[in-house]
Amino acid sequence: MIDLERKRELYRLQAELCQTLADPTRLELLELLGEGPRPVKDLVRATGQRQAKVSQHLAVMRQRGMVVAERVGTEVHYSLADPRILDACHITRQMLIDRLRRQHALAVVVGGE
Amino acid sequence: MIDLERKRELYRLQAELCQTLADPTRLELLELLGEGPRPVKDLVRATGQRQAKVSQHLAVMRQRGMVVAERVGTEVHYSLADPRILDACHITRQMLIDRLRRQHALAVVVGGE
DNA sequence: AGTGTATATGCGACAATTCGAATATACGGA
DNA sequence: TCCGTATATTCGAATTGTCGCATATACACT
Repeated sequence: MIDLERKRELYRLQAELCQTLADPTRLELLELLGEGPRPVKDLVRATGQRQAKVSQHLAVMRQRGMVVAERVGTEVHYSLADPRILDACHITRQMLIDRLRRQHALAVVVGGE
Repeated sequence: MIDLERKRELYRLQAELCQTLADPTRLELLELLGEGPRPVKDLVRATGQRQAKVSQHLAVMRQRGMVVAERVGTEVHYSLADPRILDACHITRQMLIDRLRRQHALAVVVGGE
C-alpha cells in the first residue's frame, strides 16, 4: 500500500492531538468551553489557576487548532474549534469512572474477607 | 462543592490516559489490538518497528491499564482492556481527517485565485 | 543442561513539556 | 496621552518521555 505513509502521518497527527489533551488544566478548560465562548477572565476564575498559566495552555491549544480566539473589545473570547473533542473526552472520562468503580467494588470485597 | 478535589483528580487521571495515547506507535498498536488478542511478534511485524520499541510501548500501556497481557506458551498475547478506547480514537481521527479535508479544499481555492 | 525463539528490561542521551516569576502588549476611558 | 484592566510572552529550572543499544528472562524442545 502506497498510503502506508499517509497512515503513519495520520497517527503522528493524532498523537499530537492526544498530547494536547494530556494536561488536566487543558481538559478542564475544554470542558468549560463546551458551554460556549468565554473570555480568559472567566476561565481563570473558574479554574482558580494563575492567569499566565491559563494563557499558556490556551496558547498551546490555539496553536494546535483545538480552540479559536476572537478579540471582543478588551477581552479575548475562546471557543472550541470542533465540539466533537468533548465526545472523545467524555468516553475516556467514562472509562476512568467505570474503572474506579470496579476498583472500589473490588476493594470492598477484598477488605471484607 | 466538596468534590472539587474529585473533579481535579479525575482530570489528572484523564490527562494520564491521554498522555498514554500520545504516541503514534501506541495508537497503531491499539488499532491492531482492536482486531482481537495478538502476540507481540505479530505486532512487531505489522508495525515494522523494532521489537524492543514495541515491548516498551506495550509495557507503558500495560502499566497504565490500557492493555492486558496473557502468556500463551512461549508467546505473550496482548488485548485491549476496554474497547471503548477505540471509540475515542476514532473520533479524534475523524476530526483530523475532516480538518485535513477542509485545509485541502481551501488550498485548492486559494491556489486557483 | 543447552539451544533457539519470544519477550522484557536497564541505561544513557536527547528532546519536549510544565511551571512560576517577571515582563510585555492591547485596548477603552478619562 | 496616561491609566487600568485584560491577555500574552519570555526565560530558566525541573520533570518527563522516547529511542537505540545491549542484555536479561522465559519457555519449548532435544
